[in-house]
Amino acid sequence: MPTATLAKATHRQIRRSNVQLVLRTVYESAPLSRADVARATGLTRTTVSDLVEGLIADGLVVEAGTGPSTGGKAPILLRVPADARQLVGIDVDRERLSGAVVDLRGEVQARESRYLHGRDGEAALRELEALVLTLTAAAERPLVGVGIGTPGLIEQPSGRVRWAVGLDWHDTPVGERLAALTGLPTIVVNDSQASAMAEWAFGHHDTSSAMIVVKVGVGIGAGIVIGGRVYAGDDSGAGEIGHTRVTDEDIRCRCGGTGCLETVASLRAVLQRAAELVAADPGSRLSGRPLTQAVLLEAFRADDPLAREVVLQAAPPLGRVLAAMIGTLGARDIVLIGPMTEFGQLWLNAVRVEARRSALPLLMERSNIHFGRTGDDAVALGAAAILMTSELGLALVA
Amino acid sequence: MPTATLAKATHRQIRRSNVQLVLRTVYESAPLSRADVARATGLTRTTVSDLVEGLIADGLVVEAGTGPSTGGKAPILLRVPADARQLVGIDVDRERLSGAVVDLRGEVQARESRYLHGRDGEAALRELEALVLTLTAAAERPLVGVGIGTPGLIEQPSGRVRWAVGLDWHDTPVGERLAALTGLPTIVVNDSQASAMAEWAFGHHDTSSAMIVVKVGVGIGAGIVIGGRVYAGDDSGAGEIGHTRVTDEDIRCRCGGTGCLETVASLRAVLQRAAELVAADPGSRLSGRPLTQAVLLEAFRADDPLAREVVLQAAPPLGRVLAAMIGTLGARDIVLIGPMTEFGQLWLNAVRVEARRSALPLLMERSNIHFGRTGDDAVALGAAAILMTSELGLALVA
DNA sequence: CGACTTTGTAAAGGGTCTTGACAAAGGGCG
DNA sequence: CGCCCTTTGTCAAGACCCTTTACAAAGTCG
Repeated sequence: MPTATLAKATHRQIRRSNVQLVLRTVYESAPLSRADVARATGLTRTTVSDLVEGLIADGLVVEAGTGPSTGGKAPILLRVPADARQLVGIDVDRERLSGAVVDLRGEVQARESRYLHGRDGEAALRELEALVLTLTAAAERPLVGVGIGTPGLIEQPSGRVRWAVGLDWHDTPVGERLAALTGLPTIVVNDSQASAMAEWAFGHHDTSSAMIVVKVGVGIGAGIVIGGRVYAGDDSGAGEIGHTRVTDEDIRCRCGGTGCLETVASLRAVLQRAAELVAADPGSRLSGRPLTQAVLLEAFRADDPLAREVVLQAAPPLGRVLAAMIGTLGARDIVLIGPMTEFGQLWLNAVRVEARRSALPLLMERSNIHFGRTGDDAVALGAAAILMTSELGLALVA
Repeated sequence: MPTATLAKATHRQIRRSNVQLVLRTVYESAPLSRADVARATGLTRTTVSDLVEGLIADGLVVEAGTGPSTGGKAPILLRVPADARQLVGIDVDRERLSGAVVDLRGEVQARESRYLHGRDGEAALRELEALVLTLTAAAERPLVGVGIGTPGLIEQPSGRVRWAVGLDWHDTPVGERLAALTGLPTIVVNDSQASAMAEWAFGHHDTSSAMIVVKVGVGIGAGIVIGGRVYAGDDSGAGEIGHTRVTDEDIRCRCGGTGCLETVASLRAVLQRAAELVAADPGSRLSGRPLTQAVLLEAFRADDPLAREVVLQAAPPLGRVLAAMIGTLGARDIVLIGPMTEFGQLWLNAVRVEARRSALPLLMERSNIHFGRTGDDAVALGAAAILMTSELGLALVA
């Protein structure tokens, strides 16, 4: 029988909810007065005063001078100091663990990283623990907690990594281990989800609708943000689009299947295909040197026909899968990130064209496929943003 | 800047939330005592007594004898009478409007329908109004409201139909019109969403995870239920998968595009393709008579090679799109409904096989593609179920 | 300067859940 | 059967939190 457990409602929850509401209002619209907050939230001035008192005691809100009078007593302006709290966000990559201490506006206060040098399993987890300890020690303000973005499928809310192939983590209790180590609230999320949240929070996109963030690099994965929250799906399985079959050609994929999106649209696929063509055509300007993305990119920008063909051939399958996602989710905003985006407008246009002819025109009209606007820290920042939403009820915004 | 409006929390909301919690507990687990409810919800016996008093006054809960003692005073058992309320659910189809009065368990108490005979636009809306009036008059218990399932994109929560091509509704205020007519709470939802909700509520599937219900008939559309609620997406655009491009063949679609899923996997496509092949092969047993689904189905069941080929050719593209949906949403449960399901296990297996090799093995392992288990009233019942969730906070269950 | 407006706070009030107590109603055992 | 124990359901008092009402403080405007 269908059941959905609902918790009882209690006074404490009213209070917590309203505290969060006030905090969020001040955070998002500062500076503003208690009376402003009351008007914005519908709460009474009395209640707002009471709630603000508590927030001031916690240091999450401060009084910052007075504003101009509008015909009466001048308002006392409130704001949330960016350094009222700090958060630790970490990007777990197969090569490197990179983390940061950030403030409540996502400004990086400290940075630290460690190379894994091939270590995986327990050794990698130990390295992660060491990095977390370093960063929590580096924090100069009370910490909200620790947010980890890692590849793999993750069990929520425990933060147990069910499977992360490159790290050789199988049913590894990353969340529990780190929480026990630091005693702080800890969340572990998929790196695609963290990237998606980073775009939502810092990308200055339209945040009113569902957003799909697709990372196209060595692999291809997506994160989905709906209403400011990451949609993870059952067992964090949402967004696993890299192994959607898109072609009947018999191209083997590392997942065991054939014809996966990754085998034709990823950076790995593009480089491989380019290498094949170069081998078949010794006269190419690309001959002779090892074919890295930098080399291919240079040729692509220099109008090299082979580079052009290879890169632009990789675009349509991606466009088609994006169209399927738009149809499935009814989303408006698609954000592309990852190394492949370096191929720029030409590649993007090829993706767009195929997407446009691959979905219901009525849906595509209002859709937007464009590049992301966050940088290298995206995963760490996104993990911190997710943590902030879950702990403080604040949607971290730039 | 990202904002997500949150309402203030107040005493009334606590009350409403807890009333719903108690009602739901009794509804789902009846018969049980006030003390049982207290244990199940975490509320105190005192509070439960108080809340139950109100529910009894409303007729939503009744005392039904006493249960066995477990060493103390015998408990007074509570339950929700199925006929405490009734709901009107209506299936708006291009051919026919069919509606029903159902009780709180989804049992049909009265049925009524009207053929449209080609009427559309305002005339169709008038017919719908007449049907709603007939059904509300037929109700013998207090009505919760009216739920409408209709094709088209629908604006929420107004219930304005932005576009329903077969009915020639453009920006038609169906919800407002019916609400004004009856004075009852009224919801208008997409028919795919209603079907999906019906499967969730009455299909006896696993309801713990996300469920995707795909209707394959003349057209192809999907509804998504997550956590007992329909996910509509921006502008109800979620589940519009019929016009996802799946083939490079230049098959024109009524949507204006080419190679849409509908052009190869729908019932319309199958019949058309069969007709073409029959025309090219006058010796076929299918020659001579008009090619309806019934005719094709008979041939298919009789192992006719042409029928087999045509039907089974239509399966793989659907399987591939299902795989893309599973990857996007991380869903476990896919339910297939609609006329094409009459082609049975052979067709289903062909769909499954292609889906399996078209998504990440790890995702497909736990996925389940199977047939729906609801009947002709699915849309009307589903619309009623959605209404019940939104009005009473009850997840209608069989 | 005085009337009016706006802000922020204080005291009283009201709704809702919880605590503590108890009567009612049953079983178990001498 | 009678007593004690358990369980149920209810009542009264209390605690929590928002709202109402009132008011002092601090500003503008004429």
